[in-house]
Amino acid sequence: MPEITKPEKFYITTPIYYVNDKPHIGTAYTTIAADVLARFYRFSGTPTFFLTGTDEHGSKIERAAKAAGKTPEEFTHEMSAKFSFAWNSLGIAPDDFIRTTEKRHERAVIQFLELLKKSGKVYEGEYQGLYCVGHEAFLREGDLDANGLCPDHKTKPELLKEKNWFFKLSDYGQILEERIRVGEFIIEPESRRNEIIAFIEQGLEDVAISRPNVKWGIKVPWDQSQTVYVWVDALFNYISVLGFPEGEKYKQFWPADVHIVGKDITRFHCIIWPALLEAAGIPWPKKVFAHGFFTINGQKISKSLGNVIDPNDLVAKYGADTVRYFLLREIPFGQDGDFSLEKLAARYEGDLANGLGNLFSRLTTLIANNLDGHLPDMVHSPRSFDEVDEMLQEFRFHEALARIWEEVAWANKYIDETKPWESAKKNPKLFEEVISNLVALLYEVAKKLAPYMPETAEAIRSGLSAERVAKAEPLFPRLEK
RNA sequence: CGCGGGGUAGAGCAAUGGCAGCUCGCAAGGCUCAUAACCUUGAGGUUGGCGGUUCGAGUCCGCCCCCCGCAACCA
Repeated sequence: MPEITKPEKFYITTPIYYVNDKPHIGTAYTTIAADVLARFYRFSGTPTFFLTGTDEHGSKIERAAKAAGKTPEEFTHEMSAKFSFAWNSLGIAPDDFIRTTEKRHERAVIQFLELLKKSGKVYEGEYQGLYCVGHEAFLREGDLDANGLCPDHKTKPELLKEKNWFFKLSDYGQILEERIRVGEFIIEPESRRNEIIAFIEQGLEDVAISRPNVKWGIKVPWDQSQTVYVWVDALFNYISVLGFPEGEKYKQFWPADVHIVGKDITRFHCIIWPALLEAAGIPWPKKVFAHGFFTINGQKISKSLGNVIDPNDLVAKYGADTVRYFLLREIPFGQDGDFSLEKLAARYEGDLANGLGNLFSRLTTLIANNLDGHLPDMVHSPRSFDEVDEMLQEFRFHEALARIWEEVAWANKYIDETKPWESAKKNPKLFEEVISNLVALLYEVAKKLAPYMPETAEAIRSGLSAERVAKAEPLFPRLEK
């Protein structure tokens, strides 16, 4: 039997989501995966802390609030609530939800910055770049059109110098590479790890950690004219939520066992974040896992293409468990994939309605019609598939789900071969044996499925543990097209 | 010479150098417990191209073609 790793605690995070946009299918994906892991560890008895939240500072938010005719406070409050709502309707149950505008966060960030300052790795410098007034932001040369103009505003950007506080990231290349290579700091999948190592080997440049012209942010404690750059502010959420530096939770749960991130933000999490922690004398997270991105019908997700999918719409039609199942079954975590409503419908009909749902109906009807709803004696599951636990712990969700569905197929075949509708009359003893095996298998399936599809697992368990088992309502009813 | 991922049946994917498989779809048959569901069988392949290594290449090497991301202050 595969060995299940049982850590003494498990701390897992998602990125905190920038509230200039509402939740979409991509952010849901990350958060669902984290929830599945958290449910698994919680269920296995490991003290677990699962964190998500929202990132609410920065000039983009200031602008978005203004455009919506709201104060930043009102705006971020409303947007943040949309994330909580979406996660709740997807069956996602974090242990805490951090907002970077909360006092507990701001206090901790300030203490962290003071530690950084003391490290001697922070200095005052000048950033020089091409500033677009329309964007209120610096552009890179590659962003400009053929005439050297801002592609959005068709204006010529000004060469502007700006005072910033800088962090000496350039001092940390060696220790980063070393810890990554010896496996003290784990980056998965391997392709991302290789990218990060290659990037470090090019040589790291110092990075600005403050902005002079952004009002909506946390003030740099030693320089009230500047606010903390949003990504420093944001990264520290993983620790501020635990009550850094004195909180009980901080002592119990830090360092994080895994930060789950999208592949776009691996550099922040694999280079800047550990370097900042090192400077402040704080332990590094143990692992960063970068999942892939998916396209919608083969196209990049983008607002201008109008192909953004709201997870709430999917939940309304298919239910939370289906969305959770589909995203983790369809796309190998860590790789890129494609999302489409057609694929979702195919999985719903094939795997869920025709597969698991129909199997459950077959079984409950047999019990209700032939045993008056009373289960025969319990037996051990005729099939063992504990390897799915290992797959889950290694983020191989799609393999684990495929493995569980092998058992669904096995059970359907077992019913066809043993013909319980015949033995019910001719050979009650054989009938009871077949039913016992199927019940035990379904319990095992429900147990393994619980982290992924909590409602479905519960429906199977409660359906089979009723005083008198009745013909079940379809778990996944056929839908109008 | 920027970096990375990919090209295998109609679609989507899998194969430590050893008989090229899986799911969906399609065709035929079986079953009647079940949500028109389930089970069995079958058809369908020049593994992007050319060359090389090898007893043997989807897999290793070289060149080429095509698709998709990313390219540090983007959460």
